[in-house]
This record gives sequence, structure tokens and C-alpha cells, in this order.
Amino acid sequence: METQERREREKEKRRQDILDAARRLFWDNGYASTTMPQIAEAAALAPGTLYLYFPSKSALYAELLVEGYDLLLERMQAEVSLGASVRQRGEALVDVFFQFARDYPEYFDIIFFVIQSETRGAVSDALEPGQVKRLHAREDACKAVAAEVLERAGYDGSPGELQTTVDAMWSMLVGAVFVFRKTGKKRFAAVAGQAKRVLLDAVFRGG
Amino acid sequence: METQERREREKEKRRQDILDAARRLFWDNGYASTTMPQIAEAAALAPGTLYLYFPSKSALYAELLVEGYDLLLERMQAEVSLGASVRQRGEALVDVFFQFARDYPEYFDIIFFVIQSETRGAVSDALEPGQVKRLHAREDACKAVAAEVLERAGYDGSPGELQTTVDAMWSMLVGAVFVFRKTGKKRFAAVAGQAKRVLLDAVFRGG
DNA sequence: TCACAAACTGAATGGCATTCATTATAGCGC
DNA sequence: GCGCTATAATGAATGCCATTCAGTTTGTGA
Repeated sequence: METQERREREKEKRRQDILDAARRLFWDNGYASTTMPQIAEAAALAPGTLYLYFPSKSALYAELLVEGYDLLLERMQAEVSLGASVRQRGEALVDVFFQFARDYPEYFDIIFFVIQSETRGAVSDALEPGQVKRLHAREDACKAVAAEVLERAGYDGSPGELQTTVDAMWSMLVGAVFVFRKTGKKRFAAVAGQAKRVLLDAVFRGG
Repeated sequence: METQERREREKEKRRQDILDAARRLFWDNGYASTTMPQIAEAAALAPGTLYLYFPSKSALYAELLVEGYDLLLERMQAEVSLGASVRQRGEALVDVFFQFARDYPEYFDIIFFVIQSETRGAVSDALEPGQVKRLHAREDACKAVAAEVLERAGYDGSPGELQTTVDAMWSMLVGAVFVFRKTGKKRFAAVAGQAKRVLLDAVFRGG
């Protein structure tokens, strides 16, 4: 019987419908101004139905970040494989990051939303541990690409140090995006350019 | 008549009472889990009274950031004046920043809260323009201290470039704190250390 | 055709920020 | 002391939302 299978597919489709509706609304109106009934209506469903697919509004929102990471990872991997020299790959990596931030600024909102949910722990708005794990896996995959470039660049230090450096750079990149997203494109580009220089010079000091 | 004056003082005191109560509750329970009636009770007031002093819960929360900036600015200025060489002053500056982040992590929540409110604009949770201006003034004062150090370090470039560099560094610092605040102190210290190295090497490349 | 499970529904619940009609307070002239 | 007025404070009521759940529909297999 392939009924079972079809059911699965239909459920997955419905799930995607919900995510599509949610994405559009969140992007247009922001998290706070988007209501669950709104999302339900946009997906041609009743409010209660959303909760059969996602445990909460915040989890639904955070789920969009999975897409974001996948998209970013794809772009990073594509770019990194192109560069001739290691330095060029490093530059490409940072460029991809900032371009992504320019193309899809909304995903960065979710990054911070998730971090805040985690930091605030116990209280409200907490995400499911499983979901958090999935998000971390994506983030780590992105960092792994950066770590590889650093390694090939002859980064000297223990694996732990390498990880720390990647973490530091990742967090600084994310911070730069977040703080300057609100400003105009031109200013953002300038700050991003400086950030790029600072980060790359630190890694490729030797040559 | 000095009645007027006393009135002013009493109003200011009440305002501080509210801020004190709010701070304690926000720090302990986080933004979402703290309710206005709770704050009112802690300040021995009725809920409605809070709105005579602050236009909204988010504005009350954001107001705490003013203190945060003042405290940080004070510390930065004190440290910067101590260092012998310019390089030492630069190091002190970054150290102060990360120490502050360790001592008062809650203020960083508010930084991101404010940025998000600004970015999201129009919709709900918006802050008063006047309040935003006051916050920016504080932030700029902090950055000015950093800019001065960079200038004395012989940073070459136009004033615009200097500003851009300071902005880039500031945003990266803030980002590093935010992303790694959730991890343990040890890991935070390691990442902060790397961030410090990266940023300072970029500035003091020459010597 | 029937029974049953899986999906779906949407009105009801509970919690919270915020408002506003009402009440208290304090200064001041008499 | 005594009303008069402005200023402050009150807290019950409002409105909005996420979330729930008792009840309904739909699809499937016997």
C-alpha cells in the first residue's frame, strides 16, 4: 500500500505551505506583527491546524532559519571551490557572507531571535531542544567551510585554537551584519569592507 | 517657591524607583517573562502609574540601556587614560569591553532589542525617536573613545575611514559578545581573546 | 455501507500591555 | 480650618493574541 507514502507527501506539502505563508508574512511585517491566525489564513487553514505542524509561533519562525543556513552553506561551498589561491577563497567566503546578508537580511533577525531564546532559557519563547540541535548542525556546517579555508591557509595552532578563531570570526561577521543592517546599503558596504579587511589580514598576515 | 523643585525631585525619585524595580525583574526573569503589573508591584505602584513615567514596556526596558552605556563609557575612559603606550591603550579598551560584557551581560540583550526595534521600524515595539537619539548619543560617545585611540595610534585614512573602521570594530565586538554570551565563561574568554588579537593586529600592524 | 483513525476546525481560554474614568493628594488663597 | 484646582495615582476594563481542545470532517480499508 502506498497510501501511507502519499499521506507523508501531502503532510510535507502542507508543512511547506505553512512555511511559505509564514515566511512571506514574517518578512513583510516582522515577527511581532505577524499573528498565527494571519498565517493560517494565508495558508488556507484554521489557526489550530498550525499547531499540528509546529509547536509554537517561535518554533515556526525559527524553522525558517534552517532554510537560511542551507542557502548560505550552498553559496559558501560554491564560492570556496572556485577561488584560485587560498587568500582568494578566504575573500570569497567573506564576500559571500555579506552578500547573503544583503540579499536575505531577514534570516539574520532569526539568528538573533534564536540566540536570545537560548540565552533566556527556561522562560517563555523557548525552542524545542531538537530544533536547536538542528540549527546548530547547520551553523557548524557553515563554520566548517571557513575552518577548511583557514587550515589550507596554513593556520598554525591546535584544532581547538582553529575552532576558536573560526568562532570569533563568525561571531564578528554576524555582529557586523546585525549592527549595520539598519543603515543604508552604502554605509553597510563600507563597514563590511573594513570588517573583511580586518578579518582577512589577521589570518593571512604571513602572506 | 521651591515647591516646584521638590516636585521635580520627587518625580525623578519615583522614576528611579520604577527603573530599579524594572531592572531587577528584567535581569532575573528576562524581558518576555516580566510583566508591567509585576514591575508596578515591585515599585509599590499601580500598573497605570508606570505609564505616567514611561510610554511602554519596551521604552522602559530600553531606558536601562542608557545606564549601561554610561557605565561602559566611564570604564572605557578610565582605562584609556591609564595605558602607557597607544597599543596598551587599545588593548585596555578591548579588555574593558569584554569585561563589561562579562559583568553586565544583560545590557547586551537591550542593545539587540533596540536594534531590532529600530530595524523593524513602523510596526509594534517601536521606541520613541527621542529615546533612540539619546541612545545613539551614548553609543557614539563610546565609539569616540575608540576613535581617539586609533587616531593616536597613527591610523592613516580620512576621517570617514576612521569612523568606518571604528564602526566595523564596534559591531564586531558587539557581535562577538552576543553570539558567545550563551556559552561558558571559559569559551567566551577564548573567543574574546581571539577577537581582541584579530582587531588589534589589524590596527597596529605597523608596530 | 460502515467503522475507525487521522486531520482539521474555530470558538473559547488565559495572559498581558495598555487605557481611562474615577479617586486621592497637596499646595494655596481666604 | 476650608474649599478649589492641578497634579498624581489608581485599578478595573479593553483589546489583542498565542494556544487549546471538544467536536466535526475526510479518507481508507473491510
